[in-house]
Amino acid sequence: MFIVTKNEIADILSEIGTLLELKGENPFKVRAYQSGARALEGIEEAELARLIAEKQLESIAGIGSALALKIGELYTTGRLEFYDNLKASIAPGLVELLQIPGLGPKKIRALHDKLGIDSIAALTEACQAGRIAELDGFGAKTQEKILAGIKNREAYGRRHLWWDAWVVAEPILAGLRALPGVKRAEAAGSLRRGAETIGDLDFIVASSEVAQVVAWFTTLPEVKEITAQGETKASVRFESGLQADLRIVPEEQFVFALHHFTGSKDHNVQMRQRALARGLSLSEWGLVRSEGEGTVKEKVGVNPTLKGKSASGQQRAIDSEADLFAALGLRFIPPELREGLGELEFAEKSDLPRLVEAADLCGAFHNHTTASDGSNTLAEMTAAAEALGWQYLGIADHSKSSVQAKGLAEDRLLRQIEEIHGLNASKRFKTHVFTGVECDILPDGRLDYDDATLAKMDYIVASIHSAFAQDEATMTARIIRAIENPYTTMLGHLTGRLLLRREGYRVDANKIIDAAVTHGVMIELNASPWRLDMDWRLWRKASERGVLCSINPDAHDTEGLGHVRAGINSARKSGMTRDQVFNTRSLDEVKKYFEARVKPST
DNA sequence: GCCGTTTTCGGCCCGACTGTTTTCAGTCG
Repeated sequence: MFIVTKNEIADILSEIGTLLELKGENPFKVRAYQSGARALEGIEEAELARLIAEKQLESIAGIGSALALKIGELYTTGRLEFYDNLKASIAPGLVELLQIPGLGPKKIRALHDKLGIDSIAALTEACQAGRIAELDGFGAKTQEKILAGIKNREAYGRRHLWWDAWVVAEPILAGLRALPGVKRAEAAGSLRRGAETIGDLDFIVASSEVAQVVAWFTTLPEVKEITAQGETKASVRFESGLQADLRIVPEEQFVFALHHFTGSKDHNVQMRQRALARGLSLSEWGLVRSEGEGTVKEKVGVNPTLKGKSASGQQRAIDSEADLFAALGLRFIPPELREGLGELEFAEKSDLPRLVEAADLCGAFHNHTTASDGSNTLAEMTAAAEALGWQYLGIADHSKSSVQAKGLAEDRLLRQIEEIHGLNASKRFKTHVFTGVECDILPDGRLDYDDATLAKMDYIVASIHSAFAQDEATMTARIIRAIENPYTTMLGHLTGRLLLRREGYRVDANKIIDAAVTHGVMIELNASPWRLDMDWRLWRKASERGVLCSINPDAHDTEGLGHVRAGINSARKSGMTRDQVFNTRSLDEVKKYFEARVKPST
């Protein structure tokens, strides 16, 4: 029996790191706990059990004897004395103070030791009484900043959907590129990595006209506040609370800065370690030789003025990220894969697979019309799909049980099928329309129509829209029953999560992936920017096991079809290739697939 | 606390910016 799960142990290790930081412990010890937590997250639950049983925990990079003992204690007893004692020694309110911008462990400790502050409430009071400004190392500005930080904590701490951030970032990027003197400009950070949510925007610009670029950036109409402005960088905050950082570098440093600020942090740590192992040192400034003490650092293919000066003379100039990776013996790693999840090992051994691209998509299957809760008609949706160059469009309106979404009863569904057949026959559009339905999975796992009705459709997307509160075992069994239904073509949004708004319902994803493999049912990657469900972290294993992915926009209007772009991000993060995505197939291939599948032998 | 084909001790990424200082500490990324 599991007393404590792997993720719970990882969370505790990470929390220990934070607590040690607040105690003023050695920062490297702090980092050791945090990287130990990440290392644990990267292994399987069963693998952890085996390693503990065989006392092999220390074989994991980042886990040494001390962490192995603590993990073992947590796993077998469910408790950790060290953690309990540590927690008891620190005022619980101090942790939340870390969320306030400008407050780090040192300042928090000073506030606690000198003024007894142990909560945001106490800190607010002290600021208002003017007591913070009087402290050594603090001043009026700090006090003001803390108060503003507390007031705006909600908005400042908020993350943003990738899509929302992209809509803001894209025109800024275009504007930066159009400025005179700007040689190159890119958005970096989690936006470039295609993460499902974004903390803030990062722009990297190669230019010698620093002042002009900074002036343009800080006077954008949507800027509410300039939070920093210096020789090489500026930070602003928009009305929405979204923050954007701009960094301006000389052209020869652009690649290094872009790579550095694209991250992720874990990826960068691994890249630096790899550089060090090769006698090089990598930073946002360049790749330099580090041949031990006493030697003069020598630039490696960075600065044109130093080119050819290297002792070996074999270094090439680095002016693309591909060159940078090559200098460390790696193939180019697409930004989406840079999460520190083994991509370096992969890029060292073999060609990384060509990841799926938006241009590979020939259509999509989960789309709504005015027949249920969409806001565009069948013809309007088809015209939009044609404008995207899609060979086909799948219409999947809601089924009858989704009353709130005007779900289609059998007669309306049959009329819609007729309408679609008529539209196809009319040759009005080049895009072929498939007849589908987003069929509710009822609380007991049955589908929302009888077999005779289901048999009339080209395909079925089976989704959960009710009884979200079922426990994990019930929910998992319910979904598996739907997967076992021979009419089910693909499973819709696995967890029903709404990013930043609602947690998904609890399911055992591994069991569902198993069932999908067994029954040859596809799983949807719902590309709606606030869903991105099934999560990319689960997709790598699912794809390896042969589960076909359908990247579905879940469009409720013509613009929603474009959301496949967000789904492509997640697919690429999981390492998905074109072959693993169903809707990269041609119209003929899809027709054949449906014909072979849609009529179960009776 | 982790790690090691130069190391079992002494490293561990480090520079920009801010606000406090009057030469620098703390935070941030």
